[in-house]
Amino acid sequence: MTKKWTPASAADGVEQVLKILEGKWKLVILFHLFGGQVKRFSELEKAIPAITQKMLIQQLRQMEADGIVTRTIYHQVPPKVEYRLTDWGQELCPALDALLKWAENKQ
Amino acid sequence: MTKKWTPASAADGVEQVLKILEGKWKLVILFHLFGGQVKRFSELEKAIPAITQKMLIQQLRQMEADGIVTRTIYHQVPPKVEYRLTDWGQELCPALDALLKWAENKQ
DNA sequence: TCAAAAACTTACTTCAGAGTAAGTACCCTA
DNA sequence: TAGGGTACTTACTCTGAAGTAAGTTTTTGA
Repeated sequence: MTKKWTPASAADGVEQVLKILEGKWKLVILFHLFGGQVKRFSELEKAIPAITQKMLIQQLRQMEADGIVTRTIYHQVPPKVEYRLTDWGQELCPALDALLKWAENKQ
Repeated sequence: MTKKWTPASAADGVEQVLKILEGKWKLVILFHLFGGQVKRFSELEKAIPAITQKMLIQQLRQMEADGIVTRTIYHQVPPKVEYRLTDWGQELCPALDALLKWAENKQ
């Protein structure tokens, strides 16, 4: 059974999703982790040269709180922390693809 | 043929789409126009009580510039202006649906 | 002649998200 | 005992999107 949407409630639902994607750097991070990739903090830093440490952490923490990213800490010296997508996070891929396809279709 | 995406270029592509959706009121407006609906400025005002005239115009103008909304002026007094989605704008519906479905799937 | 209706404009203020730059904790090794 | 590597924190400033509130244009009808 499909939900009944009003313009307001549908807009609200999509807005919740956009909030998850909306940080300045979340999409780049996301696309670096798609396909089951696992990356250290420092690897993401190198992969996204323009990002600052503050921003990288901030975005990762929000993505973790939103349930699309997982954080794994290894208690070593120097420390090691790995980031990967949750299953749910991975499933964003086809949805974002739909947006890309739409954009390509501009008449 | 499918494009070759790097993390950066794919993120960039999606970002372009998000910019089209990202204004504070664009999604609500969009969902009020989906399905071929045609609305006057004043009808949108009434349908979205919290919006101000300034914001409504601003968002509509941006959506027009982005090519998802069409503006039709009737030279009457008092004036009449109608807004509707372009074909391309209509096609956003399934893509946004994919996002809604994804959101419902949260484990 | 003056109000009324619709669709805007304009000037000003507010605030959250982003950037800058520096500092912290931990332990190992030379 | 000093420096190096990794993963963060913190304090501050800056900017642009959004909100507020009032004004503008046009012609018709009382």
